[in-house]
Amino acid sequence: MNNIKERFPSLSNDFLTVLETESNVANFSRGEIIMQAGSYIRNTVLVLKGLLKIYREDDEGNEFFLYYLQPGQACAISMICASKQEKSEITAKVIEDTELLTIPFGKIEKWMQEFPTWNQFVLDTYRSRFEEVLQVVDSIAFHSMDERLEFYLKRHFEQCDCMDLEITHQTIASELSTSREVISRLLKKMEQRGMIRLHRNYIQLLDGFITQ
Amino acid sequence: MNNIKERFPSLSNDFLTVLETESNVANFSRGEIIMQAGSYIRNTVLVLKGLLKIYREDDEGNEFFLYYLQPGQACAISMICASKQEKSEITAKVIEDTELLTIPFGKIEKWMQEFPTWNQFVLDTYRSRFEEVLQVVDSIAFHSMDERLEFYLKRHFEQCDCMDLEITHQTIASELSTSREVISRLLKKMEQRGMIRLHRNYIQLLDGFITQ
DNA sequence: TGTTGCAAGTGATATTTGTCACAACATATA
DNA sequence: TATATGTTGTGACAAATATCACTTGCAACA
Repeated sequence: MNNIKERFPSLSNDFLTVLETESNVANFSRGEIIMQAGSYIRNTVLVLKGLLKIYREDDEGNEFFLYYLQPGQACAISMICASKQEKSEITAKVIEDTELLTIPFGKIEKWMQEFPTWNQFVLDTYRSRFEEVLQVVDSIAFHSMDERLEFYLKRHFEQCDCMDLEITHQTIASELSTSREVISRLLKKMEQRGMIRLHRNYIQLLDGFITQ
Repeated sequence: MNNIKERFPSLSNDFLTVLETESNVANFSRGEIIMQAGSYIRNTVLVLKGLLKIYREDDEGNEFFLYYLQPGQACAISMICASKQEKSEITAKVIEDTELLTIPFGKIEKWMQEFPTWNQFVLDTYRSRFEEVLQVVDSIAFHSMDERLEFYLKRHFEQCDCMDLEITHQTIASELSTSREVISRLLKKMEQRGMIRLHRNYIQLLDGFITQ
């Protein structure tokens, strides 16, 4: 409960009491998949601890990266799907061991009418994710792969707030929906420009990478 | 007022009374631009009559098509921008002479707490547009230009619910963020496959175009 | 130490998409 | 009818991206 309050400071005390009794805590470890594209979503999740990555998935199982989900955040898409009782077309992967609060279908709407702070939280969630997805649209609609790769790396480095990003070229390639060779070559160019240094299984951020 | 009620049947009568007194009606004719990327949005719009197209715009003025806005619908992105008092990065163009209801900034949230039907309407707007934008992401992330073009045409023919689509290759090209020549060639191929017939300034839908 | 399994580097080549130049055609208007 | 303007068709070529085949290198571990 203290944990919940800490992570979601905008929510009122009376709502937190209700939330605590009517939601469940679930734990997942690195590598697990929480929502699988194609399955029905019956719950919405709030993140208490850890880190998730949200993907859009197509019929062939390709996974296109949309955004990170951090503690204190909720998955907008799972809210939408849950409210419509529709099949999910997204996948959520656990990046760091994660503790989730799962909210059963139907509660979201009911609580919105009863608790203004929850109402505001849901709206903010929709809004911020909508904006983030629009930025993703910008990146694919208006930019070529080298710029998209920079945008991708920027988001990842910002997220981990560190100088080393543990990821393979193959993973980057599938999350940007291109091939490994293309990513390897573009990364090589970035290394030559002094933006990053390449290693096995991780990429090191150099000062040359202007994050503005 | 009768018009409003007709177009937005889900909204309660008491809310419609408030809406009528506190919003303004505005008329626009074909070709006009209602929201320009880069300018601040102070109003949210509900569509009473006509037809709008919503675009995402980049710094160079390229316009990437996101979705249509019909009578009975509201612009989700303008709601988001208005609520954050942020610059818009979208453009709205009038396709058919349009009558809009403009709602001043600040009212949206206030009314959400007072009127459940309005609350529901705003949520539904966010949800359906979010989903539509995710489909757009799918189309650019997972598909090549010929498939994207089919998806684009499908949406346009569904919208007008007719067999003739009045549009130039150049317009299609910029709305898909590619070049006119590419579109002309792909359209030619679709014509050869018996899906469409090409004319000056319009494209004719044939039965070969399976809209499923 | 040697083997194995990934990850990454790289050349060659195919395909897709973008760009340029210009011709052909339709439509409106003088 | 002649002219101007915008739309479409098309060849040639450039650039970006995709695919294939193979090498190199790193790291775990038998």
